Amino acid sequence: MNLKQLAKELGLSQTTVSRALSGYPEVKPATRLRVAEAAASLGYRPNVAALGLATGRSRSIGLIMRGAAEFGPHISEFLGGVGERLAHDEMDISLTNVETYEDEVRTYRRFAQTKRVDAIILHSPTPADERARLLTELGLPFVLHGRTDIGQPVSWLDIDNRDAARASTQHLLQLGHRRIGLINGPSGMTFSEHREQGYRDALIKRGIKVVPQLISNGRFTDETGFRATHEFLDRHPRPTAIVAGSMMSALGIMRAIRSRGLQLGKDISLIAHDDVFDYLNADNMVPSITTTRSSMRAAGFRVAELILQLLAGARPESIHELWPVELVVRQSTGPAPTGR
Amino acid sequence: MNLKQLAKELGLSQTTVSRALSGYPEVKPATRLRVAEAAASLGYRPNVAALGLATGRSRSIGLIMRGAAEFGPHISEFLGGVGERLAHDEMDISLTNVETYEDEVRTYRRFAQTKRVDAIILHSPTPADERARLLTELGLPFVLHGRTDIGQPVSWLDIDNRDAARASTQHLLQLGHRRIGLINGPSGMTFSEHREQGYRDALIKRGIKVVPQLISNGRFTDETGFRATHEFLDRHPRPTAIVAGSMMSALGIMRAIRSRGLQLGKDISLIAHDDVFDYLNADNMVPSITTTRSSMRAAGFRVAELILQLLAGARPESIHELWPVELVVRQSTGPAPTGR
DNA sequence: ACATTTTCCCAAAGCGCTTTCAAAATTAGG
DNA sequence: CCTAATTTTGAAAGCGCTTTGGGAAAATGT
Repeated sequence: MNLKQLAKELGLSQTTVSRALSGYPEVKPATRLRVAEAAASLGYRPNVAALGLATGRSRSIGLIMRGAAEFGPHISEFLGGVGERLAHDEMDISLTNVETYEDEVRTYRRFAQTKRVDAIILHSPTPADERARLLTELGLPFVLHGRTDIGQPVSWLDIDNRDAARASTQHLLQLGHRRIGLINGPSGMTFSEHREQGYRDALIKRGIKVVPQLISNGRFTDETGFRATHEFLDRHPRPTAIVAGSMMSALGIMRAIRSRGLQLGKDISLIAHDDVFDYLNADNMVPSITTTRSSMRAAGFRVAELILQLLAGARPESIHELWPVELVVRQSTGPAPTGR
Repeated sequence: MNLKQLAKELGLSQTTVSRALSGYPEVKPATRLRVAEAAASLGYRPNVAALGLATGRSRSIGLIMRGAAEFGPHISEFLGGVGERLAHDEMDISLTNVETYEDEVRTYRRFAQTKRVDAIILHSPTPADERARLLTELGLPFVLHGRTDIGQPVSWLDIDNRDAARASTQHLLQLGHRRIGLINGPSGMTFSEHREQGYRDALIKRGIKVVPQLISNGRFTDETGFRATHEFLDRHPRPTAIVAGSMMSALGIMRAIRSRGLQLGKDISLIAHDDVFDYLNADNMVPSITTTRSSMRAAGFRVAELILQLLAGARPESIHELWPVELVVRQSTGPAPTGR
C-alpha cells in the first residue's frame, strides 16, 4: 500500500492525501478525517526511503561505539534513555561499531555523505576532541554527552564531575580522612580529568598534598577496582578512604577490601559514583555504598530531547546543560580510623 | 556531491558511473578506475535514501528493546557482536525502545510498512512467542536469538541452555551435592525453561526429588541473586550448592554467602553461567567462579552473519544453530560438606 | 572490404514521497 | 445574482539513485 494506491482508493490526489496525513492546514477537516481513517484501516505508512529522499531527513540519530570496551553497562543505560525519548517521535537510533578512531571518522563521513542520519550523539570525549570539529565541518548536527575544551560552538550536556569528586573528597575529609585514594576512569577522558580536578581541589583547599600514587586510572570494571585497591593497600601508610568513579569499580574495590580482611565503612571508607543501574543498587549492597548519583538514563533521555530541539532549529551554541550531582551518604563511609 | 554532478564531472552518464561503482561487468576497467578515483577524491557516496528507494533496501537491521530492563549488560555485549559484523558491510543497527508488547508489535508493523529495516533480530523469546509468526506474516526476514516452540520455519541461533544446566548440575552431583538450588532467569523465557529442564533432568536421572522451593526465577541482577540465596539459606536443611544463570546473579549470590559467614567453594558451591563480560571476569573473582561459558558477543556476531545470509537469499528454515556450552571448573565448586 | 558480434555507454523510466504553482470549488460581499 | 476573495484540491516537477532497452563503437570473422 503506497500513497498512489491510497489516493486512488479515496478518489483524491496524492497531494491531498499527503497533506491530510502530514497535518497541513489547507485541507478540509472532513477530508482529513476520511483520509486518516482510510490510512489507518489500510495500514498505510509512508515509505521511509521515499520520505527521506523528498525531505532530506532520515528520521534517525547516529551513535558510534568505538571498540568492544565501550559497549558496557554505562552506554547501554544511556542508550535506553535516548531510545525512550526518540520512540515518542518514531525516530530510531542508528548504532554503529568501529574499531579505531580512524574508522570512527570514516563512519561520520559516511553518515554525512550518504545522509544516513539527521544528527549524531557524540560521547566519551577527550579534552582536545577533534570529532566535534569534524562534525561541524561535515555539517552534521550533534550533541555531545560530556565536554571538550576546544573553543567551538558545541552543544553539550554533562554532569558536574568536578563537583561530584570534590564533594566526595570533602565529605571524606570532614570525616577525618587524610589519605584518600582516587580510582578514576580511563585517563585522557574529559570526565576523568574533571574528577581528578575535583579531587585535587578538595585536597589542596585543605592543605593536603596530592600523592600521585594514590591516583589510579582505568576502565570502569570490577577488575580495575580490585587491582587498584590492592595497590593502594600495599602502601604504608595505606589510604583510609577511596573515591571511585563507578559502581563497577566499586564491586572490585569491595572485593579487595574484604580479601584483606578489612571492614568497609570502618577500616576504610568508599564513595563511588553511581550512574544508576537498576541491576546494581548501592542501597542493597552490604554495607550500602555512599555515592554521588546521577542517572545515565535520564541523561540519555535529555540528550535525545536536545537533539530534537537542534533539528527543530535551536541554535547549537544555546545548548549547554551542566547537571549537578547529588551526594547520598550511606554506610560505606565512616570516620577515619584513629591511630594506626 | 551527487551522482549527477559526479557524472558530469567525468563526462559520463549517470548510468555508467553507477554501474562502475556498483561493480557491474559491462564497464571498461579503465573507466571503472577513473570513476572510482574521482568518487574517492570528490568524496562521493550514494545517498542512502535514494538508494533505498531505488533498490528497496535500507541497509539496516532492526532490533527492539522492550522495557528498561532489557538494556542490560547481556544485550549490550550481544549488540557489540552484531555491530562488529554489520560494520563490515556498512550496514547499521536500527535500535528502538518500546514499553509494552503492544508497542513492540506496533513497531514491527511500522518497520514493515515504512520499510525502515531489511531484517529484524528477534531476541528474548518465550516458548509460545507470537512475534515470530507476526514477522513472517509481515514479510520481515528475521533471525531469532533463542528458540520458541511454535511450529514454524524460524531461523534461529541459540546456546544449549538445557545442556549447560544439566552439565552444571551433574558436576555438582558428582561432587556429592544433593540439595542444589537453581537461581534462574525470568520465568516464561525460553532460556529459563531450558535451564530448568536441564537442572531437572540431571536431578531426576540421579533419582533426586526436585524441590520447587529451591528454584528461583528473576532477572539477572545482583539483587535477585542476593535475595534468592538468602531465601535458600534460610531453609533447613539448606542447599549446599547453587546453579546460577548469570554472572550478575552470581555477584549477589556471593554477597549473600559471605554475609552468612559461609565460605564459597567449601560450605557452599556455585556454578554460574558466564556470558563473557570483559569487565566481570570469573577468573578474577575470589574465589574464582566455576562457570558454563558462552560468549554473548560471538553469538551477536554470528546472528548478524546469519541475517546477511538470509538477505542474500538463504532459506530461513535452513538456519538453525545450537551452540554447545563449555563447563569451566574453578574454585567456587568443591566437594559437598560432609555431615551437617 | 563488409557483415556480425561483442563491448561499452546512454537516455529515460521508475522507486514513493513532498511541494510548488495553478486551477477548481466554495464562500463572502455588494 | 454576479464578482471577488478564500478554501480546497490537483498536475507535475523534483529528491538521487538503479535499471531497462537500446544504440554507437570497437572487435571479430570471412
